[in-house]
Amino acid sequence: MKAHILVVDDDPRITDLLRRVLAYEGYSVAIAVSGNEALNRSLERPPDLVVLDIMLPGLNGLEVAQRLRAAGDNVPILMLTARDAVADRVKGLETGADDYLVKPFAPDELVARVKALLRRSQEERHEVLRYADVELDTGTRVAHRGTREIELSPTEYELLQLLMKRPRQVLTREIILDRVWGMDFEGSSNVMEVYIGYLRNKLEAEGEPRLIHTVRGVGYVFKE
Amino acid sequence: MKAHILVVDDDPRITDLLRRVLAYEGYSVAIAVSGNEALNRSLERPPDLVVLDIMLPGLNGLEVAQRLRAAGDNVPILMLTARDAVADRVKGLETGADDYLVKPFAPDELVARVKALLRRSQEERHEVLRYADVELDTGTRVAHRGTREIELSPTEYELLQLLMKRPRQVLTREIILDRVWGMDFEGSSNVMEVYIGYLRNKLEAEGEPRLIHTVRGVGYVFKE
DNA sequence: GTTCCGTCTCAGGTTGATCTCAGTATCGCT
DNA sequence: AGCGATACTGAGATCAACCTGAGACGGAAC
Repeated sequence: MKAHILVVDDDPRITDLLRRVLAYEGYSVAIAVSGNEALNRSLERPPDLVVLDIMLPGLNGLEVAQRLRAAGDNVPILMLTARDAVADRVKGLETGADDYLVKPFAPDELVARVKALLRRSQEERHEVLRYADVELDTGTRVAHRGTREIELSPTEYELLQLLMKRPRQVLTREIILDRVWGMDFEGSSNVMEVYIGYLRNKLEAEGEPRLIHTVRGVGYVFKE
Repeated sequence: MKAHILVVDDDPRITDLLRRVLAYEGYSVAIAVSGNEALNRSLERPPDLVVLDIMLPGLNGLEVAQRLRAAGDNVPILMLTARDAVADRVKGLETGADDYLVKPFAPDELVARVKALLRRSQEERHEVLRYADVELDTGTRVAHRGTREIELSPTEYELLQLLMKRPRQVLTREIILDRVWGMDFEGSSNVMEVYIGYLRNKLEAEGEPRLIHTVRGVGYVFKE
């Protein structure tokens, strides 16, 4: 649903500004203040885009970009560079950044670039999630169980994608509600249960074994 | 065959610099010092890329870009903007520029961007898109369904081309609005729906099966 | 000027996704 | 086994998304 953006900078003025601006645009935002923290957060919750300052304590921005790419991550990266550090910009683009912005920048411009990058990556990044005999193609948004094709509504798709991105791992109800419905509290609704039901119906329509398992009092897991 | 680049700027220092640098890289270079001259030269010899200053006597850069796009020309445009004219940059990207560079810039950087843009656009030219019993010739801009010839207005063409370039893949409304109409927000217009309707009418005029499918809440797909 | 064409807006109708609710089933515990 | 808490299910109401036809508007061609 809403894209997740990781902002990496050690200047609190920048991170505060970006958190506000990006949250206002409807993105969910994570902050890291060092290169190492950035890599960790990126593992915890893989972002859809990274805003990365070049000047960082410890591991610098170029190195972070390199590590991400080396690990096979092709998340779009927007680099922030100091004014006049032209050589850096060029190097940044070569190292795997997808765009850069010169500090100081106008929030409007950052937002425009972020949107453009997300659009581009959304177009190019069609991956196929697989587990057991289930496939989910993020390009066509169609699922398969064995050879059977399964059409999904937007919400069903979001939910299945979330579960399949972390197979064998239990996702709590709080996390699911937040990621799929953007609710940050557990209110008195049972939408999630209803949609789990929809997915189970579709995935087990021909009597196949259950893949979405309930973990009572906690959440759900996708596993055999 | 070396690419032809049109440089539009009224500052002789800039045009001289660019002529030298680009010629050194093996491009053929034309110069225009006003918006009107740019449009004329563009007719005389259609360039493979335009480097366009925003501040121009007479017709300004944004207007030139708009005219080119309105005439159906999708030549890549690299905008030059004065430092700090942030609003212009944003507007530039919205108006149909493909990239921009802030003055003053390093020649190396300009060359890098020019190369990137040319590479991108080269992948996109003169071909015949085919899917199922539909053909779209990007040279003549005419479509066929089976043996029936279908004429398309400029907007219809853009839309169909976008869909046919990625058959079976779901294109989000956001992406479509951006690529075809240059809107970077989802406003309260339903042009896109109207044009989807036009295309469907033309493609299914003789009762053929539907190829443009709606993906509710997401966008559209071109598939059987 | 008139006509034509392409584009876009608007309003009304239709469909399909989403959510709520109430009743039922299941689980884990004593 | 029996109980309370938790999860599932089916049916239907609600609401947003989408489609369509008619027409306004502007620019280009005649």
